[in-house]
Amino acid sequence: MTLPKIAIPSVDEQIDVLTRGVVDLHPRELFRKKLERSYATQTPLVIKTGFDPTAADLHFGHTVLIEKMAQFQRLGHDVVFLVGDYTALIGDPTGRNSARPPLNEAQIRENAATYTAQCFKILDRDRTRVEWNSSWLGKMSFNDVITLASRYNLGRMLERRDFRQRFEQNQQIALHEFLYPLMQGYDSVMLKADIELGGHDQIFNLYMGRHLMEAYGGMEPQAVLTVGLLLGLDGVDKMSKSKGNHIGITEEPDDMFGKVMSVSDELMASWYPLLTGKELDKESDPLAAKKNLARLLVERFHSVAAADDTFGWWEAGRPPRNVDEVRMPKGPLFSVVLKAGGATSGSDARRKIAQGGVSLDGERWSDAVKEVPAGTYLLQVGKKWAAKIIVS
RNA sequence: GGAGGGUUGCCCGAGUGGCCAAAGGGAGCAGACUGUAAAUCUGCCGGCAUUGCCUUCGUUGGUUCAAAUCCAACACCCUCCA
Repeated sequence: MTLPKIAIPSVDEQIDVLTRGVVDLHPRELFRKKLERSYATQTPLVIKTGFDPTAADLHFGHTVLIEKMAQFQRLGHDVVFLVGDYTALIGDPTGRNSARPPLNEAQIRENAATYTAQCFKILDRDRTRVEWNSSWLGKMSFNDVITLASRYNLGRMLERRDFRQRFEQNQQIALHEFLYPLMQGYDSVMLKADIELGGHDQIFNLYMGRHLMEAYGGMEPQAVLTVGLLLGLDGVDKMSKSKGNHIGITEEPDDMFGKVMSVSDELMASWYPLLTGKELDKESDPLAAKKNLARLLVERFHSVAAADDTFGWWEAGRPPRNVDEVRMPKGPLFSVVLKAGGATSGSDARRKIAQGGVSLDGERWSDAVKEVPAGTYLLQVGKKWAAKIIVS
């Protein structure tokens, strides 16, 4: 595959961008050396990032890494989106205290398809090389596997924290789980990766790539670069779908904007550099910075027009959108609210009325059984919901 | 194969015969406040109903004036032993 050429800018310029939001960068000198060589010869570096095709829906937490890939891409490098379809047959044991259930091939295909599709909201599709590691791992013979396994030893394998803990606690470690890091490392050999990107929790696997590249015929090892983990909406745990503290990149603009705005100033400050690649000016007004961030994210995952629209809606005090028109016969207020769709049941409608959440044409009504006379009204329930009702 | 523990409202979880539509927490909803859908505070949080009624505690059946609570069978989950 030949990529459209982009002029590779100077090393200092690149390092300035590429080291933002980075947790580990090892070895620094090698990283620099690779960039220098690349600049001098105007040859793109091979940037490897592996993805387990397990999660089908991407959220902001995933995008930190993908954004880093995009930065490399914009600087003219050869970004490889490596689908770990073969490694997924084992399941990454990272951070686990038990073996993962393997995925079947159909699931893997499907997940990978939605995954890559969503990635191209950030990455440039034409400049991204998608590779599947089954294309080499699936062809290895038992001999090849023995050779691969001989390049590492048990003692070092057990240096990995999760393996060591499970070993010390007499928990089962299936032998094939040891193959996972080896396979992932071997991917680097096959891709001749210059730099591998990953989440900080992947550090062991990334180093394995370095080790194997040297062990297989003395290649120059890759440099490894990891990005920070994005905290979830709760500000406590890592963002994850299972914790329900995530913002999905396919969420509607209003929701996306609103969720970002709901985050505490402190959390926003930690998100800012990870999501924008820019430092947050300590002096700046946190509200303005947050609006700016929210807007930028809507723009990134939707469009400038959507961002403008949502921003306008927010600034106008979030008036209800899509006000439906509903016709109905006369009746007591609670039944009008129910028929209009402003409550889930009669009891719910009564509750909302009793609590002062219901108004007609801006006037609060508090008697649930009072009959609504014929006419046309704007019915509001709470702050976010409204309907135009025609009572006859 | 053997022994034991569990199944409660959207989720977690208390409740071992009447005072239980069922404690408490979370989520959610309404209101107040606020730069914010954050934080905080107040109220609500099964359904029907203009004072009252009806259905809920894994499933089915039984005991009782009365059961989420006792008994039986069944289903699913978990732990320990082998």
